[in-house]
Amino acid sequence: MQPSSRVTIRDVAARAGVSVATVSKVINDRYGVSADTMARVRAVIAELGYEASLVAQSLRNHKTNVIGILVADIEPFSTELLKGAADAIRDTGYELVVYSAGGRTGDKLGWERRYLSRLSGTLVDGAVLVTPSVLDVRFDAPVVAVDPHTGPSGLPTVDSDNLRGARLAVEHLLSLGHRRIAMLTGREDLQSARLRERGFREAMADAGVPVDETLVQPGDYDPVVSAAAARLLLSLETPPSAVFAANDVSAIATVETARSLGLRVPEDLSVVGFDNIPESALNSPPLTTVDQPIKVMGRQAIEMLVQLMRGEEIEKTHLTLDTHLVVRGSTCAPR
Amino acid sequence: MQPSSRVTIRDVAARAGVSVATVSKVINDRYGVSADTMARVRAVIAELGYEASLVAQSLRNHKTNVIGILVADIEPFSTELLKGAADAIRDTGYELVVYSAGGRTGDKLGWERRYLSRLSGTLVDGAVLVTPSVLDVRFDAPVVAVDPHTGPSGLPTVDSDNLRGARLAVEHLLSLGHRRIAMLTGREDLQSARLRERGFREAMADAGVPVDETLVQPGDYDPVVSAAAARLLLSLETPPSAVFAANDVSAIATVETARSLGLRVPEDLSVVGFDNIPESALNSPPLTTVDQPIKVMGRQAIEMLVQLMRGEEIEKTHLTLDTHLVVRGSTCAPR
DNA sequence: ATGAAAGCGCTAACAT
DNA sequence: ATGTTAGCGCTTTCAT
Repeated sequence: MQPSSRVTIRDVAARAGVSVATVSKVINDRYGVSADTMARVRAVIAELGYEASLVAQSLRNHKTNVIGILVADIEPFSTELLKGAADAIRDTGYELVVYSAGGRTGDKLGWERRYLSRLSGTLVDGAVLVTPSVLDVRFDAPVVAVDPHTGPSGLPTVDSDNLRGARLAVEHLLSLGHRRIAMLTGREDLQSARLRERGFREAMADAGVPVDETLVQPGDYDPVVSAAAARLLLSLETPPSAVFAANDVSAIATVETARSLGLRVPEDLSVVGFDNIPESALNSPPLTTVDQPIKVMGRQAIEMLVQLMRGEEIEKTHLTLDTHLVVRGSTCAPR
Repeated sequence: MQPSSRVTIRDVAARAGVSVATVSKVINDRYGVSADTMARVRAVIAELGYEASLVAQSLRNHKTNVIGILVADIEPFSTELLKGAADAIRDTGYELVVYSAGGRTGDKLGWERRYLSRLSGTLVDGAVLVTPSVLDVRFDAPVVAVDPHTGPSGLPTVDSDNLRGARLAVEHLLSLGHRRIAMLTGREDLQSARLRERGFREAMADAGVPVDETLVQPGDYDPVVSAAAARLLLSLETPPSAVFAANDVSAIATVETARSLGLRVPEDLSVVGFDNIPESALNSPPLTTVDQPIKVMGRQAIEMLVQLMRGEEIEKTHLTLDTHLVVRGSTCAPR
């Protein structure tokens, strides 16, 4: 056998002196193969190290026994989610494949539509979409969204209480005495980002503190964009005394930027994040942030999806998990 | 169009009143299509939301532009590695898919051979194998191994200095005054596990401290196996005063077990781990551990793989990165 | 410029 | 019990 070329079912058939159909039957434990032939074919399979091509099988079968998770990028939030999803998938018998859009900004919008279409009907029997950027997905297999796009999508969804979380964060800042509070917003197309901004505005309004619009800057859930916005904010004539960042990645970027500008955190600038990714606790100073139970979200999304894939009815098609404030070292009263 | 069925190239062809061949040419920017037809076909593609099936394409093309990362399971080590790999992949133009064997113990051995065979020649153009359990992989595309199987495999490899790291860990324990030091070993089939155990033995020998073999127990890099082993160790008549766990997951399980037995860490039991996953620093007490640059390993593995895929020669086929001790709160002098 | 047809690796009717 | 054949969705000669 050529080491450089794939072993196909035909190689096995030829070597065993049978037809490909027979080999296929052996592989799939179908009836109609003599014990003798079966043994011979199995021996050849072992000898050649043959494995059926997943691609060919799924093209033919429209059924693969694998669940796909589509993430915009591999970063702390999505990897935490993956851990939870992996836990849930372990006992289901499904296999797991993760597709990453690779964070490429070019096709930031609609990446999951492209992916889904490309995999649809083949390769995965169902999918979890993490922070999808479109609402209408045509897909013939079950799909569950995590932290979905803004606007009403028919998709079953798992998210967390973003509005309340954001309020908690801002109220914390207000209660410390901050008044000049900036916000780094998130990915505009995501519901979570909208709600976090709304929570910010509501908390400010409730406290009777007007929002200075120059202090609301785009962070895009992205470290680079956030660092730029933070730099802008901190170079203002009257800079903010506190920043609420729409996620931890943005918050960490903000802390770094403040540092590079010679500011101390939290003495000169308080920073609150959102997500409670592991990196937030490891930051120095440890980040005050809003916890959302990311792993649980991953687990729930898979459980929902599996129910759907099994054709079961699901009671709740929209699960919203609780958020809560975790006070650590990146916030204190303004000087 | 039926919402429940995939849009294929034939649907597009029919709707546009052309042949599938023409549609294919449009998709792939081939010559021989009039501007007029091209426009019409494109319009239909947009209207129908058509995307070529990845599966059909790769079956046909034997070329997919995607890199596969095969991991035994989605857990802290592999997700850190993924973060590094994702960084490296971003500017290469390749897409990334991660396959997880799902930690199923049934096919623990040889899972990557199966996966690789199933994907081989199709679906991925190259792959990174993380902690593979077999050495001989027949694959017609480039493959790079991270933290490989024991024994000489021809595969290009990325790992870290496990021997030195283990020695550092044990020397730390010895220098604190510990003599009755236990070890929880790792996944027997992995080189890293062997080297970590060897480092343990060498450090003990150098210090003239004999190894009590009842104190060397299997941890398998697994929390459940490790917890059981720790329980056994700590129920001994003369239990160890310190444990060197072959990885952080084992170390954390050990700390939990000690706790549940009413022991304090580090006062009653010192514990050292290996890997320096984020979870180790978040543990209480924060874990003293050996750092290996996991993200860098992921990045390097991808860089190596991409060179291979481009047909470039690579200078070093075996990269070993440095390890070093990180002293935190889970170790102190014995009472 | 366009289309008919073969074939990638596999499975499921349908012969024999 | 075994083999022949069609076809999954796509690309690519090769005709026309």
